[in-house]
Amino acid sequence: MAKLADVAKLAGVSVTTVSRVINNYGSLSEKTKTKVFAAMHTLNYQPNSVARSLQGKSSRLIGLIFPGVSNPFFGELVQTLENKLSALDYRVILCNSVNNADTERAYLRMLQANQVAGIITGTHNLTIREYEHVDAPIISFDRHLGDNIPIVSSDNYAGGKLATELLIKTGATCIVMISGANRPNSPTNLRVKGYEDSLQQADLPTHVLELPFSMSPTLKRVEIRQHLTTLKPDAVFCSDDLTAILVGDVAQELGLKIPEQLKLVGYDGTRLIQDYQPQLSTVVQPIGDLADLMIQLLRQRIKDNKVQLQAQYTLPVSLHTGASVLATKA
Amino acid sequence: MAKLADVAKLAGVSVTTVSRVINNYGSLSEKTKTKVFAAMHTLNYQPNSVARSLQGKSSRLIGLIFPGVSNPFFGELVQTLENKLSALDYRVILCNSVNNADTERAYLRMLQANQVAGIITGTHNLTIREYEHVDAPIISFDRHLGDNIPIVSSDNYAGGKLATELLIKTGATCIVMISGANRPNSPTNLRVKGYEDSLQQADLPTHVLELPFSMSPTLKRVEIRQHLTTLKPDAVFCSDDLTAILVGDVAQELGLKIPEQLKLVGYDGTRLIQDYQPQLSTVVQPIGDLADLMIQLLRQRIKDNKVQLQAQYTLPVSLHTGASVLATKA
DNA sequence: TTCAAATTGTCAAACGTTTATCAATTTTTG
DNA sequence: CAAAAATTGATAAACGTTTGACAATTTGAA
Repeated sequence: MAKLADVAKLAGVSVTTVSRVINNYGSLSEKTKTKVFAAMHTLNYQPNSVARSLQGKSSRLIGLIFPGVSNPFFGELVQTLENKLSALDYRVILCNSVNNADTERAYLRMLQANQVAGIITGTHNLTIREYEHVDAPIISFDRHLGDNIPIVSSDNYAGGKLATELLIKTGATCIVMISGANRPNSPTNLRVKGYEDSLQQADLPTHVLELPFSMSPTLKRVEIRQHLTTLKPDAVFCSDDLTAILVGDVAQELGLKIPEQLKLVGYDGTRLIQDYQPQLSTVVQPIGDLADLMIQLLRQRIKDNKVQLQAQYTLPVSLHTGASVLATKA
Repeated sequence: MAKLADVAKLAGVSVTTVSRVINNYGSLSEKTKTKVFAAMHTLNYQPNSVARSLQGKSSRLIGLIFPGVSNPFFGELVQTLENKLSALDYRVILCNSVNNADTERAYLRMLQANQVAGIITGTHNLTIREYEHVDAPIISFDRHLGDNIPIVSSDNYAGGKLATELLIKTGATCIVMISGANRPNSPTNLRVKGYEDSLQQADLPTHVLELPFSMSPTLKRVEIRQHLTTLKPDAVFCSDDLTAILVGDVAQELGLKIPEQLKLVGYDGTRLIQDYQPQLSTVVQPIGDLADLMIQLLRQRIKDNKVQLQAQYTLPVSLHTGASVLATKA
């Protein structure tokens, strides 16, 4: 790899001049600029960002800590973030916390050692107060990490109400909600709250089934089957689309017609689900807007770490209505 | 962030000694070691990897270039790679090439500027000969990039045969294959070859429908519907699972019973598909083994860039058989 | 032509770490 | 107790870049 000195030699100028061209400061004639650019081009020169970053310039590295990209929702969110960040000339260090606190701690240390310019995190571990001592700016997705760390999320409460009210409106009276495990900081708690409030308003009973995020799909099927057969609900609202797919499957195995005998609403509304399970009604999180906002806030903090930001930013959700709720023309 | 000198001062030793402890060379008494470790601990010291990497140590950064993690297959592959790499104390820079040659070029430059220790790439662009001039070791997934760049893939030809023979064995006689666009270097070409050879051996006609990777699912549905209605095949083999889901959907819309009237086999066999579409028969790529092998080869090259490796490594695929091919006990 | 402004160069320090060299000190061993 | 061995320290150079200070040169304008 060519270095600054090589470019200077080829262009017949000093390293200072080349640096002035690259960093665009001091006074420079057009002639030298073109000479230098030409030399950079023929040598295929690329400033060594390690050296720059050691010297004090921004590394332009952003750490992304999420449970894992194999989950469609996080996969789409991470991909969207990466696309937008890379368009802004940032690079992404990917960290799959797999919802393990130790892993997450190790990632935080590592990111600091690598001098990242900022961090966006969306893991759902609790009690990680280590975030308070990180000097890089942090933006959190959907989870409280500390008083000075802004939370960006979509409107989980409204999402819960939206889904539940849709089910009520279409005639359901026994509506089960399947949520992840009820953990202190989990964003799904608000979805449950929305569900409960809607049902209470309509004078209908609530039935919440908690299936931990980490539970295997096979076990989830067993649990779902049991609840469908014993409780015989006429609607199920799941706090994620994948679980909703399982419910749909089990219902079919039980010979329950959807939506006639069982209405179904999921949550997240990824592109994948909308494209490949369009019949599934679901609450759609605005992934693009969420990514834009997180990046915008992070850049503000990168520019000025002391800038005052809101504690919480909430973006609206929307509803995708498919045949899992309303019978279509056969 | 504490630096080496701070640790030295706190431990009451010289920076040389601290560095000797960290890098484990020279002779050291247990006593000083413990003193230094204690100081590192109380200061929460973490060596600045930017400085280390500038000095000449490995950055321990690995660049991952893939079309995008929102596709379940690549999502799972990337997540698996990241998990295994991070267990080996490597960090991952994520690059979503979105199958765009310019983007990919830019990523390559960027990765070099960041002094990555190695690169694993799995994009399907053609003619990127720039890979030849990269000094970091490269391992390619499923695609030819240059004479000295090993290709790791699963056995696409065997996969094509496996799927086709399964369909023949279960009585299909008019088997359509839906593949991605036929591009020079695409791994799916071998799957098509396996399909064609199997059918030729069985004296059955071949029907290949090419639907570009980038085509929207909605358009794909239209194409699929047209082919199902005009050709009236009794089986479809798709070169990826997502397309197979579309075929299943369209078949249901057309009132075709699966597998009685239409048998269906997909390709990739991600965890996601096996968990959430278990009825879909599919050719399973060994994602874990692929990741292990790629990492193992990359580490060999990192240790010794001149080490001779095979041009091609092929891992066996397996078959997941679900109800989309064989009717189960109702 | 002359002086000011603009341009370019030289030199050096800094970022945090590694590592070599050589010297100084401490510990061990016979 | 002396000599050998082990341990530790002081110093400096190096990685590639940025940037400030200041000097030297060129250019342009009056």
